[in-house]
Amino acid sequence: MLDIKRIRDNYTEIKEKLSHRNEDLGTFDQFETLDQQRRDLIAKTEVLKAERNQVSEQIAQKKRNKENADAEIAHMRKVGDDIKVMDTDLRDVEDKFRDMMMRLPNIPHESVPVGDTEDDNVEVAKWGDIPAFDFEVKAHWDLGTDLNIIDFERAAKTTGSRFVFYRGLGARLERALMSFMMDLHSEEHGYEEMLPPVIVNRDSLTGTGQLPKFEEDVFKLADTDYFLIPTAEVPVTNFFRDEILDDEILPKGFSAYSASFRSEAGSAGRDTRGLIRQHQFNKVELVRFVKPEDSYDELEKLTGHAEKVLQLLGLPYRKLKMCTSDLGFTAAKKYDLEVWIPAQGTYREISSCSNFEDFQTRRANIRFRREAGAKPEYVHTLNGSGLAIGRTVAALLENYQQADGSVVIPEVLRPYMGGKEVIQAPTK
RNA sequence: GGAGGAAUACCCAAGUCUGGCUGAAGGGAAUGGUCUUGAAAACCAUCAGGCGGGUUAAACCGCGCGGGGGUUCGAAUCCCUCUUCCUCCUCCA
Repeated sequence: MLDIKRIRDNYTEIKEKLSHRNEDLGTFDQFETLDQQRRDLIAKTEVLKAERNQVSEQIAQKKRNKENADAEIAHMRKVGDDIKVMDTDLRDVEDKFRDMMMRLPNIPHESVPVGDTEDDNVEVAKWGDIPAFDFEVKAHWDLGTDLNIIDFERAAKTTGSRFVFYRGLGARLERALMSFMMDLHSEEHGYEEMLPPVIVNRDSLTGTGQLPKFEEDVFKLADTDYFLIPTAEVPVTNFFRDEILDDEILPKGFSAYSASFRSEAGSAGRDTRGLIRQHQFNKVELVRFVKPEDSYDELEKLTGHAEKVLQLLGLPYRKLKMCTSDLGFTAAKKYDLEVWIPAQGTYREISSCSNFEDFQTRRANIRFRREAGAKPEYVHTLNGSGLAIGRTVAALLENYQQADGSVVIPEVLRPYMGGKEVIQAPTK
């Protein structure tokens, strides 16, 4: 959520900034009207409430003295009714106002390039050499199927499309990647390891910004107010919801491994084959809680942590600074890391690293105090994938494939793979 | 799933039956001070924080006794509902 006072003071400027985003601004035009109505009603009801408090005190006094207070009581009955009516009006206005505010996207940071399409994203770095193959490369779904380590067909049978079984060394590879990434982040990058619930409530999804606007993107459990998490960002960021943190714990980083679930509404027909777009996938997510003045340095740091995973795995990638229209709803600034996918001859997103500034913490009410007695301030939050594991498997299989259809295991993963160096096609 | 019990400020805890100087007793912790060579102990003092309205800033006002509704002139106190925790039974990885 945005700072109401800031909008009040800079309405035109903020409206202009938001207009560069690829987002519907809803009823933002009504901001000034609703804001004014709201404040008027608050002022009016509070005058009456002050009177009620005062006169109730007098009534109490009279009652204690066994005096008659019928006149006051009659008068207060009227005041009470008026308050009730105004409170109802106020509630309506506040609901409207709040809903409007909750549907407004974050304001892009000044360093974010203005743009209308993904072509306006700026490549800021490129790492690794694109592998040259002297044979025809296979797509990861063919590699995985032929190696008997990935099974889409049976997953379609047991569940449906966009689900997958990993088996044998495929399952082992997924687990190895998870351990490798988690170890790297906790041992080298200073994150505290976390294993969160994969089901959250409505407040949590509202806190991180998925709700109220994007309810169709998440899976909801029937007859409950529970949702499957689309990313571990949701439970981990909400870990500190409604808390005032001690400034000594900042910056604080959590790395969380979890399954993520996405309905992929609106993506029908896209990436229908393979591991790129699944309803369920595993991901290591990095979440950081930092002081406002540090958050842009922290974004570089966080992105570096994700990049480190790709580098150690020897996967070629590029780093994009996302333009205003490609920021997503919640980010003020975002980098995407895209990994090379040989069979597609292109880079595909494997990590997204964002600075939300105080956008999420205003919603989730997460603050900190600089010192005892100081006014609480909103913390800044950041997060990034470090990395999406399914897409990492896809990239590994394709980039490390050999002419005979086998796949070499990157050295850093071998300790996690029982020393194995190659995934071979089954002999039988 | 069944039957009970509980939720009060940083912590513990009175008040709830019998609604009204309780904007919340009393402890503890914390902070400041006296004393002491220093510390401890003792003693004194301070100790809702927060949110919202308002203001140049204040003053001032409103809301807060788990959350949300309701009854009432008035609710920590009565009613409804939700959440969480505890005990017992049942079930279970």
